[in-house]
Amino acid sequence: MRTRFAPSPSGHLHVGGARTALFCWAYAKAHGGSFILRIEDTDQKRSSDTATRALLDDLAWLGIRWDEGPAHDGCGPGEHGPYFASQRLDLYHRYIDILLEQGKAYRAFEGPEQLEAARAAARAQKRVYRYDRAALKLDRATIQRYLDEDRPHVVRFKAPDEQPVNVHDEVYGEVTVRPEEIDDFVILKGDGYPTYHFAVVVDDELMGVTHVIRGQEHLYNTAKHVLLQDALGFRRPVYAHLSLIFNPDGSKMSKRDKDKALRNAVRERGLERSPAMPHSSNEAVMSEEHWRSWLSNKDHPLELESAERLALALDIDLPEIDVKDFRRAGYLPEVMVNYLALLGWSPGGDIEKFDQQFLIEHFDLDRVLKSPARFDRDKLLAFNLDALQAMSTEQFIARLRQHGERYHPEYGRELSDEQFAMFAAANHQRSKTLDDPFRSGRFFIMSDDQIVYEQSKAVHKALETGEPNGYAHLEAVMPLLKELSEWMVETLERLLKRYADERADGKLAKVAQPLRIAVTGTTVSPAIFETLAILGRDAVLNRIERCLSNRKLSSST
RNA sequence: GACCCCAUCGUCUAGUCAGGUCCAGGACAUCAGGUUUUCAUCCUGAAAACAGGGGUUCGAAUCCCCUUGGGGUCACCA
Repeated sequence: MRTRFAPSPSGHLHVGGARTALFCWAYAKAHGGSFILRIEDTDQKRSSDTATRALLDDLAWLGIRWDEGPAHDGCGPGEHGPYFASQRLDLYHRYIDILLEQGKAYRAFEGPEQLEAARAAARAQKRVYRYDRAALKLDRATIQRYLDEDRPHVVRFKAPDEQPVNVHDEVYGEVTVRPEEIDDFVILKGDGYPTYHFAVVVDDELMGVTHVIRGQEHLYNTAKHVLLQDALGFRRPVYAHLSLIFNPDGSKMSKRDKDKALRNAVRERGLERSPAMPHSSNEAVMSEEHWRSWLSNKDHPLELESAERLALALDIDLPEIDVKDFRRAGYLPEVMVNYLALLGWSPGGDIEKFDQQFLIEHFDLDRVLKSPARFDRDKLLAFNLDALQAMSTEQFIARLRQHGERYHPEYGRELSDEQFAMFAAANHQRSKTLDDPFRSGRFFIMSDDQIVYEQSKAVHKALETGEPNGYAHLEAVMPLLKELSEWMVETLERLLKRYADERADGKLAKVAQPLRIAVTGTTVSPAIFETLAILGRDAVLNRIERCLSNRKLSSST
């Protein structure tokens, strides 16, 4: 039993691809088989090494480990390599030649523009476009002459035009494709690379793939693959197609969504040229040339890096669709796996929280749903919160440290190990993601004079109302804090609670809020005792003093 | 447009294949209370669906047909 995941390395792994990979992996593991990763880089224009590495990293992060495939992080390689389509060109050509010799395929010399024109004409006449087989009518001498002239050409498969193709799909059941719906599709491109259809059929055969599990967008292509298998005398693997994953608005979730969001923003604002980088000189996000070529061609999305810079400059949030986005946003890989598995599959009953082990014990194709599922960010977030809370504090500290090292290294520089551990622990029960503490805790790593006091109702209320008001409380606790013998959570708690009992009718909030504002600038932070303990006595006293002098400043103006 | 696929609370789904135990269960979101030093948590409770119409049957969320709605595919992309 062998399954494979065959992505094209055109960017980061997106959630749809991740789910496909997960199901392929789970199915193989559930049935004691092997899971193969094969990089289908047959599109030279869209593939890149960086993208491949990113893809491998994403998969590894999710804990989806392949038995065979590119060597990476302890996974792969295997006996059936190479696992990059681009390194298997001679293999494809061998089979192309066989088809050519047997008259099951033929060379065609039309250029892309010519074909596009023919398609447009068909569309205008509301006809269904099919390749007209003009090249098939070329006589031998002409073909030879074209070949001698080195004319660019493709190889097309001669699709039978009598028999319908029947395919059994494990999820969708019997699928019949009528012969007139399959024209003589291209199997070898002008650049000498095979198309996906051809590569996949050859590779699946040579790698002994027995079960093909992939996205529903391939359901119809299966007929082409079956035809190719028959022509080549190959086995026919078991097929299972997975329903699509939708955005919350019901549209198909696609890796193009980020590009779409950017194009929309640019159009809405009527931007003629590239905006400047934020907080920098007048340096533009993109060169004028780059900008124009991007806008002029919808089929060429911006590379991730430029896309992210542009999003920053436009101050818009790019939709999270790549595994990488969720990683950076602080979701746990095991939560992603759990949630992804629930999209289009369910173990039945009321079970919905489970780990990879459970998945490989229970996953099967007969519980895969046909209907598409929307990706529900809220539910994912809730799962993430639950998983975070279920961890021991030690685990949480370790995970947070890992995340911080990768995405917020400044915390590691500014906080001692001990401080970081306290910072993590203080945030444990109130964080929904591993990123939350870093985003809300900037004041922990700011120098005292960088604290900016927020101008808001809540701040005003805590500081300036009541009798005595917040400032007065600050002035009163300051000497107590100064004299506190040991600066730690327990002693701070005892001190402040006693203070509240004696001076604020037992209402801790009367002191806690002014203190919180004084040390953070805002009304939100982890529990006040922890916050003060992490900051340390010097910083706390400095900040209180600064807050008090700030009052004098604002009252005199 | 042609061909095909899908259809249970707002969302993910259980139940559908082997019709009765389902005036439909769980989770997320929502709403109302409560706990709390802020935020977030946490606790309790509520509201919320078988798309519509026809059959078949003693009986249908479950089987059949039609309508409606949603989606996919029609590349020298995968």
